[in-house]
Amino acid sequence: MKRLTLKDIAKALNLSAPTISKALSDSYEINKETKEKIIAYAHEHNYQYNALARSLKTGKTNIIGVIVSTISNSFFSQILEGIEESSLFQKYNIIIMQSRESPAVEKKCIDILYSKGVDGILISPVSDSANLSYLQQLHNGNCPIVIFDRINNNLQTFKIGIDNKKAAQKATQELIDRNYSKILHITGVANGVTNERLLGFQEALKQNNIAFDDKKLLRCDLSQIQIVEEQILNKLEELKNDNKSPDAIFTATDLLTNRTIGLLAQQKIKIPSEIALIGFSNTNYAFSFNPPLTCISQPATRIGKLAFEKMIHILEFRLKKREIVYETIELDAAITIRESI
Amino acid sequence: MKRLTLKDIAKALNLSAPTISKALSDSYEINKETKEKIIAYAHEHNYQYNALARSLKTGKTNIIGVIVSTISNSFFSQILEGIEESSLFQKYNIIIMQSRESPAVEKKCIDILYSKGVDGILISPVSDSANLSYLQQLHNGNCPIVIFDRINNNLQTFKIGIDNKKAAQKATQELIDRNYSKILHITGVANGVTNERLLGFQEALKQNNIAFDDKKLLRCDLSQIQIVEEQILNKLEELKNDNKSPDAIFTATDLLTNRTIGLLAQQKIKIPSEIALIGFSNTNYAFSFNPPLTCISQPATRIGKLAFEKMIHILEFRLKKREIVYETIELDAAITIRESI
DNA sequence: CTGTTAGCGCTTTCAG
DNA sequence: CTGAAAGCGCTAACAG
Repeated sequence: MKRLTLKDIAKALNLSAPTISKALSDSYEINKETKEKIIAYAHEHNYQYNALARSLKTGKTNIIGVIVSTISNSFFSQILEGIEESSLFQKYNIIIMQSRESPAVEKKCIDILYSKGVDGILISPVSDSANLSYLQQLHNGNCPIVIFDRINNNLQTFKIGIDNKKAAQKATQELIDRNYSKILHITGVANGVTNERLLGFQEALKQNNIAFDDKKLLRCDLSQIQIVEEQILNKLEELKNDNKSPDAIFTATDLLTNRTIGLLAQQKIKIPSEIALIGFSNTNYAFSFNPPLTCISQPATRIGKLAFEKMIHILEFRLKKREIVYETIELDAAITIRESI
Repeated sequence: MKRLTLKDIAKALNLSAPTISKALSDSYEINKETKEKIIAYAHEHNYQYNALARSLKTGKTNIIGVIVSTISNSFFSQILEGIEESSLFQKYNIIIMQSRESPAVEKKCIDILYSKGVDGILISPVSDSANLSYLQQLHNGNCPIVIFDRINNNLQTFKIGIDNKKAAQKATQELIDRNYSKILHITGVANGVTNERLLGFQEALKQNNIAFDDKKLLRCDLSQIQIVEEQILNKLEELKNDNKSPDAIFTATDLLTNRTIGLLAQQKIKIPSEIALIGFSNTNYAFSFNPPLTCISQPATRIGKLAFEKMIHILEFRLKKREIVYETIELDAAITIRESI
């Protein structure tokens, strides 16, 4: 069972390859009957065009590359779901790659995607990425880039994410409104997104005349999941010994939120009576937590869809040589109030 | 910034395209100095080979297509993670597609992947897939197939999944050992995987001389998530009215398990004192549930890795024209005992 | 309406 | 050791 080509069909029907090609793309140039005959034959023999050859000729692959740090992170997998859905709709396909928070791996991903001839790349860049200027270069060339999630950089293109500072401020204010004031903020080591969230946290404190105490800030090394819990427990211990135990915790990422809730349960610390908890979380299961978790969730699927749409926008406008006005879109994250605060 | 080609490099260095090609693939045919000069030039100008052209010529894309029903399902996203990791290691890339439980969409995915010239396809087929014979045909031709997760079919190739019957039997036995006997089994509408689990459930009952009561079986339509909860609540209500309330629930899928635990909490039904719960679950957060969830989890990442390795095995053996002995690998699922039973 | 020609960028002979 | 020629399968341009 060798692969069927246009030439094969042409030979079988005593026609030429271009005629087959035109017929299958429903060109007006081809006689109706011939067309029908060709389509029938192609269908019957389950002809699948060779996308490689077509792309080589047309210079267009209809593939968009997507780079995230980790596929199995629920936030990203929801974004991917959104991208995939939009891409299907637009007759595009996506190649997904993982940068694993490493600039070197990220560079490799970009190169591979470029060599595959993707029409564009959607990327949530590694925090202190050395690749930003490279991305800008590609974007200015023939491979447009759209940034999502980690939009805190000065790339000149579309950027889709959420207003992290605002979201964090809202979460903190929610705690303060409920009379919590001794708030521990647990976050990751510096990167654009968590930095914004920290700023929002601090801003809310300031607005309410609560002094920021940097003992009440824990930065976990998220790349080492196995010791995150240790770090959290140590911090709680330390604060207790200093007589500075928090009455609430605000966690800045999915993983930290979900780990913390498990940890507090394990330590028999009652939520919210002993310590309240609010945090960023994009699992579908926050309502199944112990107790049901009050959390800030990002419109992940929508971020993915929007990012994809903006890519299509760029591709279309470049084709028509129309001017493109880039914008940074910061969506609002929603707070879902449940029982943990 | 046009894309750099071999011809461009050849012109710049006063050589021919084939020479550049050979030098970059480190051919012994090329003089050491020439080679170094070429590599230096390519590197400096950030040459990326055109994978399209190469693949068209060599008939190999080094891309493996992967089809799952839903990317954002944590079980699948973990499998994808495993596949992606292995593929990176083997210099392969993957194109991920979603079949969304629809045979028609699945067919489309297969066709697209085939037209992209993927070297093989890894697939968790839609349950009552009409595409199985098509897959077999591709496999027998030039596009090998490896099945994962839903291995309950008679395709002649490698199949990687878990022993679902055994896992379900183990879970049920665990309940029975703890003196639960009025067990409600919540599962999806018939498909290979959940059918196996149902058989395991029934087998365990039989082994312990507990009669199977089909009132204690609920089949939910998983495609309509919004009404799953309703169905579960109705069933509980119905059993209660019949004076047949269960003392334990065994849920057959991730989604059902996680929804059920949230639901019971919401109904203030205490776990495990009023109703115990055990179920299949592959979230990373089962320990954060209310209460920490006793569950059966599948070695998802490993399934992904194994599936990929078997694909590589097929590709290598076909190349060397060596005989391939197919096997079906059924891994064991692990029970993690926590506090919900 | 249909066919001929050419070329996308690469690699694989094979010749020199 | 290097280069010339050919061809992967497709489509765009043009000829008839």
